[in-house]
Amino acid sequence: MTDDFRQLSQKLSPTQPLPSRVASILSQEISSGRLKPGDRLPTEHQIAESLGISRNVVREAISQLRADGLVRARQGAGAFVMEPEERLAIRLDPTDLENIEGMEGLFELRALLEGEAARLAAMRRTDEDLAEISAALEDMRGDEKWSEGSIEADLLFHRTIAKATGNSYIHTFVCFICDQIRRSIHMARYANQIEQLVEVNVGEHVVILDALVAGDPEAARVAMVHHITEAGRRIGIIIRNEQDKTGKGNAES
Amino acid sequence: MTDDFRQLSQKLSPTQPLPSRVASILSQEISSGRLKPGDRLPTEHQIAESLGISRNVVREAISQLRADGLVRARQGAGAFVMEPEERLAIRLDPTDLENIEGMEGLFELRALLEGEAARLAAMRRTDEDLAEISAALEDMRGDEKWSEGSIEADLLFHRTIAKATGNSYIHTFVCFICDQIRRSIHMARYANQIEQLVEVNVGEHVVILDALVAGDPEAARVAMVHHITEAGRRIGIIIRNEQDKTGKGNAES
DNA sequence: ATTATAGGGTTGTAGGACAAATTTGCTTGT
DNA sequence: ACAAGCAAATTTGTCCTACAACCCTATAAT
Repeated sequence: MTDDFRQLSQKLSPTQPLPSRVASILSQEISSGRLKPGDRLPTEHQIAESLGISRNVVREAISQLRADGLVRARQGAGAFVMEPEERLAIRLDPTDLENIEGMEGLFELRALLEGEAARLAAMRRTDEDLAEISAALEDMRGDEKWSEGSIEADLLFHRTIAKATGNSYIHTFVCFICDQIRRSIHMARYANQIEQLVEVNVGEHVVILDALVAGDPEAARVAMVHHITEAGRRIGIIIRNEQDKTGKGNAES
Repeated sequence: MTDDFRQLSQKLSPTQPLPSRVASILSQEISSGRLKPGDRLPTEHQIAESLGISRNVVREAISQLRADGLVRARQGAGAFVMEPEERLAIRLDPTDLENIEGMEGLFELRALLEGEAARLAAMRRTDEDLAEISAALEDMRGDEKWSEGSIEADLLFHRTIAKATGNSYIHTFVCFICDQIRRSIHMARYANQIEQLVEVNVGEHVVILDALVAGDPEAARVAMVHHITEAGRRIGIIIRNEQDKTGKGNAES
């Protein structure tokens, strides 16, 4: 066990704070199955000694795992791995988004979710929602070129549609996914090809807004899926066979 | 500030560990807007003194916030609230799921996500996937009545379909939502009416499996949405106008 | 004016001490 | 011999002090 710990502790960049590294080590011990649900973790003293750190750091690490519902600590007894269905946080590994497959998967999920969100929004949007959405669209074309403010307005457009569904969970999830994608785009080298395609981008948003105004759920969904698919294609991401399912094409025959 | 802290600290059940309570306090300070992105948190010493606790507890609390990407601590400078798009964890408030509206919202999201997941799974499922899915279905009808094992098999059925999409993000999200719903059902008083409806439930699953075997995406999606809608209705949850969108009905006129 | 330097303040880590709770094993009474 | 209860050891929870590493600012030197 201590050997495993030492191996893992070197695979993490030393720039990260120590408690986070320890939390990653323990987290991997759990997700890899070396520590199964119900098992007891080594005592804080053992972990501290085995890693050559203070118990304080170990406690901060375990505190993170506890917050995620990964382990449950009982005073006097120890810390125990919880059942998978007890987890109460969802956390994405940033390294998964650095390769192209990860981004493709996230874009596909985004198309699904936001497409359905647009469909619901078309049915339930209030007038205030429409006002907010078109305001975001104005900010988008108002700001010049592809400035920072333009991107922010773009995101606001999508977030507001998700909010217009009236379902706070959909709103939360859409916000989360958008943020992940935005972060990846920012720090990756994606942000080079995208420059003067703003007109196309704005045009796709207009189609979505029109469908929302008209209250046409299916048109809104199709427009949103199309927009996200195209937006992904512009930065080199292809979403595999995301065929529209309006009844035109069948899977078999 | 200290007054706010003291108020909040009493609204949380004293049974929870102290660091988690402090984390909730700080988290609410942020989400409520009293602490805006870019703001610096009070120093650990100030927080500790203001709450009458040790700096150690404060550090564990901040450690949790840091893990969620809510704040970023810089040695020597302080802890700063991060921008919303930097958040790297999504966490649901368990109290939101105790009322009926929260469950309805979550069921709606579940229907959207799993419906689309079933559609993708119908196109991409391998033979192994089908084997796993039907195995779960066998376990479901094999176990008697509505036992614990039967519920577990039911969940496995849904998880495996999500996995068959080949998209790990969809799998992760579906697993997370299913776990939330399961937990709510377990600890709530929902688990009384559901008893001898197993046959109906199994029947709905069979329809889904058939569509997956046939490779019919739209049929799989409709079957999944129908199943989740009915499953919700059985425990008293109605998903508002989740009309099927196969082209039969339009929103306006 | 610009650069160096010194100082105070803040977070990061270490280590010790004790309280609270659980587990285990032993003792003791019947 | 058996059971109940008690005591000790173990483990987490909290507090405390101390120092290192680092940031920021103000002061001083060039």
